[in-house]
Amino acid sequence: MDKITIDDIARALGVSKTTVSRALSGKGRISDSTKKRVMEYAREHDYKPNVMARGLAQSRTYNIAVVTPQENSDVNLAFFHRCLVGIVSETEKSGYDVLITVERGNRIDELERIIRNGKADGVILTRTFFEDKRIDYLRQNQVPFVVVGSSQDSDVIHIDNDNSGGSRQMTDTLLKKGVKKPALFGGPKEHMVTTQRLQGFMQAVSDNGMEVDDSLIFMNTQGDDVMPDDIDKVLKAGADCIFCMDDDIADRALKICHEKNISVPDQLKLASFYDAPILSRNIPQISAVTYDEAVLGMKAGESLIKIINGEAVHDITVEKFEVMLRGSTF
Amino acid sequence: MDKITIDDIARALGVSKTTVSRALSGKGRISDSTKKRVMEYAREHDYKPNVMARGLAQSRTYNIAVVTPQENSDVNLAFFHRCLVGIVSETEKSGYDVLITVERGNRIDELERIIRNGKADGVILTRTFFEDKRIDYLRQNQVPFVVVGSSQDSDVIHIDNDNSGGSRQMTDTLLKKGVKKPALFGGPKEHMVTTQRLQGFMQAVSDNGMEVDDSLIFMNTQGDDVMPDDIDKVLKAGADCIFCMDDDIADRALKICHEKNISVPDQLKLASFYDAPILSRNIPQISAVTYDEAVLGMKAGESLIKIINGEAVHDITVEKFEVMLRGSTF
DNA sequence: ATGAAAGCGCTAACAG
DNA sequence: CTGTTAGCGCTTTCAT
Repeated sequence: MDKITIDDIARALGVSKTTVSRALSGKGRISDSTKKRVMEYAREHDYKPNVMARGLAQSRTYNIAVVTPQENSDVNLAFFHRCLVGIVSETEKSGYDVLITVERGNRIDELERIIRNGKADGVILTRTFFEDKRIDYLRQNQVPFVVVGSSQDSDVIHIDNDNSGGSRQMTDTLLKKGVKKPALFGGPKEHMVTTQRLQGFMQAVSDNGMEVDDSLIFMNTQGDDVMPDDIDKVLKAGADCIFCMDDDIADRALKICHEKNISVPDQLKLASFYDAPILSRNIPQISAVTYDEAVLGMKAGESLIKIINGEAVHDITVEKFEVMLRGSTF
Repeated sequence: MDKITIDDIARALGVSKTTVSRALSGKGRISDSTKKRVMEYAREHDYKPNVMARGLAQSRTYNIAVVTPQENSDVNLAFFHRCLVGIVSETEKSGYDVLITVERGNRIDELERIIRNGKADGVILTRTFFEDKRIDYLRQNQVPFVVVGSSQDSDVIHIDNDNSGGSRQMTDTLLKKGVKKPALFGGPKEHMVTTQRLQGFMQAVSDNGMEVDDSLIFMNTQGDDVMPDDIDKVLKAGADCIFCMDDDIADRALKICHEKNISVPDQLKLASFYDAPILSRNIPQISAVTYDEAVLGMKAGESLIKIINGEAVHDITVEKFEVMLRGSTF
């Protein structure tokens, strides 16, 4: 495990460092023969470039930074972790490693340290605040970055799930399977996802030639105290299915139904626009739209590296989701 | 945001690079006056050292690598994330950043890349395999590392929760609160934690002048199919409380009790030796021992940096836990 | 197509 | 106590 350097190779092969460097990096013209020789020698002797040296020379770190929230719900954790796995697997292909930093509120300290210290070439943000200081900072300092998920900022690169598409398809599927009068339990109005999921829902309803009863649309239900009352209203109005915007809302709705002795799915069906392990652990299991966050992470990593390399990129909506029909909607 | 270098400072102050370097690093003797001047100038001009350059010069990266499992249960995710937060907050104090890599089975590829590429000065492992190749690799290559949690390997540095202490105290508390005949639902026998929790349980029982009925101790209950039968046996034997070794087991036990219409805690109390959000979401909420994994992470980070700096360290058991008594044991 | 030489920014002997 | 001088290992003009 004696570290062999570019110089060793040069000497061993009787060429110059420059030649070796060129052969290895593929930049500049060299004869195929010497290139082959170099490559082979490098492989045989298991040559690994010294990242620090390369970094110093090209002022690159071959690291990207990913910011994770400090406090996190189970759902977000799972989301983040799957994303991370995608990011790592994609970026390591290009020789990049992932530096993790913990966000502490809407502040830029951690990020600033990493950037100013030159420890990363780009940043992936996985959750953004309303007026995100980090975005401002990154933009001002021309640091390459992408955002996973949606945010208000329109002129940053977003990599997101097809939230409206998934919600639309879930809604559509259930309407076609016989749901006559749907209700909707929504999330935080200020979140983009909420808007997107609402859109998808509305779209599906109108696609099926139906109309939505406004009184059956409840927003900001995450953590409110009135869900039990809302469910009563829903039933009284004759609705037969509640679409919940996320797993947490769906989980709570099911618990309340249990308490009220409302039979799911017989009296009322229940579906979630976002899946999570708790949903399939319930009795009955709750139908939900499943997204593949690893893909999200991969795309994010790919885009970021392109930006770092000066290529142009644009927003990506990952059109990969699956409508999982389970016991709660049979 | 023009990067200012050590050279700029030197020139501006009419001293040599070396002097500046010394003033900044605190190594070597310099007059307090020049040191002050340098420090002040550096602060005023917001000087940040170039990590690549420093790294190249001292062959240090000021990064540590943390390995996260690719597949992960909710529990492990939460554990890992809280640990990570601790690690980051501790190591950044010493100017270290955290590189994350994803483990894919008992392989060393990812780790090897990072180490061979010289991208990290040390490693924190958060889950170990039975005969862990990564441990072998790290040891062979003399890479500083610590393990969070317990493993079979005895001659590596472990940073772990006080699993036996927590279990002992939970058991003791409940015995003192009136539990007459405890049962135990254990986890995987090959895990160190299982042994440790068992020890704690046994200890508390004997501390209270009681004896354990062997027929009330069930091991390897994680994911078996016979838990319903076991619960019947427990009740028939007249036990009044089941101690579950982890959250998953406890959660399942509660669900089975529901199905069997066994009232918790009236007919049977239920407690877990390891806490997780699902436990307090249940009805009734399940009593459990809560550990502070952030502290675990902090200690791990601290120890690792000591090792990197050539200091001697030893295993640490973090004696911080809390017995959370909830509805399931009232 | 290849080589020589000059850095990238910092640290670390070795002198003074 | 401070400055001089070499590097660390790699990339990159600029020659040849």
